[in-house]
Amino acid sequence: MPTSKSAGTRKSPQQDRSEAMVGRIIDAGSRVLLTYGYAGASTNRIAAEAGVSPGSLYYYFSDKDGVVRGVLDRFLVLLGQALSNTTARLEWADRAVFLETADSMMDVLEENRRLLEILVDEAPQLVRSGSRLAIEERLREHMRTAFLLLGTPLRGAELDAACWLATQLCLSVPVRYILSRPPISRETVLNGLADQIGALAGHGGQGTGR
Amino acid sequence: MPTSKSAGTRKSPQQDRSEAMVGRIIDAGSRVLLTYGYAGASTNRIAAEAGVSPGSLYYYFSDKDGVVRGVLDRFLVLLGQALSNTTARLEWADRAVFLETADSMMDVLEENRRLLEILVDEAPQLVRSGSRLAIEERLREHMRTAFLLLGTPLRGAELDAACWLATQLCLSVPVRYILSRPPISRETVLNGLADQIGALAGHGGQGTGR
Amino acid sequence: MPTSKSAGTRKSPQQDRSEAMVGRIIDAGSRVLLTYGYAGASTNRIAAEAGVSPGSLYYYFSDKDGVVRGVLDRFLVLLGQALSNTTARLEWADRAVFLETADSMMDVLEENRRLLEILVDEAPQLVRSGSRLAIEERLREHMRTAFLLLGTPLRGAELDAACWLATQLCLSVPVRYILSRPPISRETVLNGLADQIGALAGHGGQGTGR
Amino acid sequence: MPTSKSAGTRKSPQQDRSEAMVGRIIDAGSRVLLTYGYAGASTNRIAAEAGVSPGSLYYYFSDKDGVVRGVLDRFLVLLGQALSNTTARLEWADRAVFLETADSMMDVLEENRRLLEILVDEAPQLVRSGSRLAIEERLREHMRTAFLLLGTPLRGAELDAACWLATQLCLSVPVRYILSRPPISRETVLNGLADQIGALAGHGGQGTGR
DNA sequence: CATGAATGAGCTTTCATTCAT
DNA sequence: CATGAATGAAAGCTCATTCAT
Repeated sequence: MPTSKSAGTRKSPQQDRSEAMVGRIIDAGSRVLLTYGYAGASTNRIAAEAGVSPGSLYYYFSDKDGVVRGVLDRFLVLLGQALSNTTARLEWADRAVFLETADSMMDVLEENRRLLEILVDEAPQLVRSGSRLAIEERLREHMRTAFLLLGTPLRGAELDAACWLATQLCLSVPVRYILSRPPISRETVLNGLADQIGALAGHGGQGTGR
Repeated sequence: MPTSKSAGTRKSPQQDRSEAMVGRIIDAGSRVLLTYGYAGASTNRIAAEAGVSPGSLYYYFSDKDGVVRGVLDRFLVLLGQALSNTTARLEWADRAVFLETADSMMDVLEENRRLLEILVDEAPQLVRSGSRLAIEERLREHMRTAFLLLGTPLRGAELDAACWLATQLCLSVPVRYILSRPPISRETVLNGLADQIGALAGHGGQGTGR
Repeated sequence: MPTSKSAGTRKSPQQDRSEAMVGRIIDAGSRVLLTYGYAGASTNRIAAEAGVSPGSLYYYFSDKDGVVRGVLDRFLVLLGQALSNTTARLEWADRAVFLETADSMMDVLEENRRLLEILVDEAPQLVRSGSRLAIEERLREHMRTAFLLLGTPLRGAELDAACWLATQLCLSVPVRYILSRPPISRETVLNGLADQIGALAGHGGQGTGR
Repeated sequence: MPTSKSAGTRKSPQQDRSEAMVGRIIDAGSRVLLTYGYAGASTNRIAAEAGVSPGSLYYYFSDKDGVVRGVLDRFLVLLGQALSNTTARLEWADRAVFLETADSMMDVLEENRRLLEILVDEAPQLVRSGSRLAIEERLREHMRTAFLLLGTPLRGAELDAACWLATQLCLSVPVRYILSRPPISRETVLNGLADQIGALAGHGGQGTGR
């Protein structure tokens, strides 16, 4: 099963050429977004940048936002990999592992800072797309596992709430940190984040929380 | 201090008629945004809805986003009032006061949920506007005062970091909560938020933190 | 009350300039239709021919077909005038008057033969538009009056049917005659038409019918 | 004589498979026309509906209108059959036979009303196609025979004119009747038509004319 | 101040058609 | 024969903005 692209892609590429085309268009989309911003990223511009006809663009993508979603998805895949690189989710309960994971997520964000800025600031309705929700979901599962391993006393709705909060934290704070560049060291922020999550898990928390 | 309109308004309204015009246009802008979304909110449409000519609209606002910023600003004023209603910032150190304040902020967000959604999701580059930054700044000052009153051991950069984090929390989490409507009670979220801030202030946190 | 254009016109021209614009665009529309046919009559082409911006065209007409309808309407007005030029409808019962009227309608059709061909053959969904139906209606009223004057024995549904048939005849046959140019003299066709109508009115028919 | 396809078909189907392909495409064309109208009937859509590649479509048909002409032709064949079902053309002079024939033509039109509407209203330049002219020609021959049998006194140009008129009547009126659904019974219209034709043949007409 | 006609660049999208495989 | 990816010209239409009145 080929990597299934989220909605917006018309053909699941059946041939190598097709996959290459999709790749070229997404590449071009990235470049055009970076250069001209979301509003300036016209389909003709993207097609031209990809060295492809407008018709071809529409052969592979349902519409303009389909392409942008393609760009976003590829970016989210990188983020997802940063999540997966630590051996297994259970190890999240270990503060060091959490810090390392969060740090590599920050790396990904930082490396794509300008793109992130454009996607978040100029095309945010897309940022809520399926892939993004999938990552959020995955992150929440990590959280739940970690919380339980940490021996959290929370249960049921309270545990849900804590996981939801922790997930929002882990998604919002790093993005905001990268985008607004406050005069604070990344280390400090990450430690604060770990503390926060520990606190959410319950005072007795060791591991991430302490 | 006269109601200072933020960037986007061409003249400070010196005459009643002007103020009335600005008000009508912003009203119309709100309605059009709610009805047609950001993309569908053309200046012509807004002008028509306001019963005003496009030319007049451009007399009072520098450009389309000027109007949208006007709508946003008026909304932020409401939020700011929710912040101010508790007598003084120092009282924030009191958990009950914090909860009450945060609750009334949530009320404001909830009452304008659809508008919030449109502004955040479809016109986000504006959300970084001056007024938004002003609120963020104000919130951070509240935080610093509260932290000190709570006897936080943090100082200097560490204090800055904690305040920044806490501010991001207080801004992101409620908005996300209102917009994504997770199956969690508002009370639980607010309590979690208070706990978080307490944790940020330092282990010994009492007041908000407990 | 200004000449109310049928659906498709956006503004009932309130100023002389506006009326002039509408006229220029319809003129240009006619010319472009004649030159390029319906399919080739792009809005940009029409606007350019009118020496006007595309935006202006859309300021006065709701869409492309609005312009074509404008062209059609102006043509139908000519046809309608041919109908009205005979003093009054009652005189239709006189065969000579009928022949003269039908002849002048044929003149109008012949003078605009190419335009007629394009409208009928390439944009017929428009030809069914309101103005066309209005003419049909008017023609049917003429018919009814003439039939009664001719002392037709028909009544009720039968009279309706005869009028409908006669109207279809008077509309289809001349148009078909002009467009397909059969090797038959116009006089012969008109006489046949008159005979037909006489026959429809009933055997006893004098006047138009004999 | 093999079923001769009119212009639009590239090869006369020599093999079953070819004939099947042509049939499938025309079927699909009908369905797509009915569903999306002429403007919405793109070749890609028709090919997809037929389960065939666009390339194949162009192998069997010269262009888009070739397919539509195919649809039209198949429809005209049905009409032609309605004409032929009465044993021989000479019998047309018999009013009952004429009425029966016209009635079955009306049936065919009614059964395909929506398709007729689309073909006549949206793709009319095609209605002048060869097959249509062929039917018209055939009908005129029927008329001439019938007129002579009816003992018409007309000769030469006058006879031609009467036949032409009668043919236009028989083609326009039923189509208009079906499409505009006037509140008149079909029987009344058919009788009127027969009367008309009788009148055209000359007062002495018996048979159809009485 | 207020108007509203006029602009025109530029956008997204379609679709008949072709041709290498 | 059949495919389907690729094309690219062009179409209809919008809309922020201006300026003569």
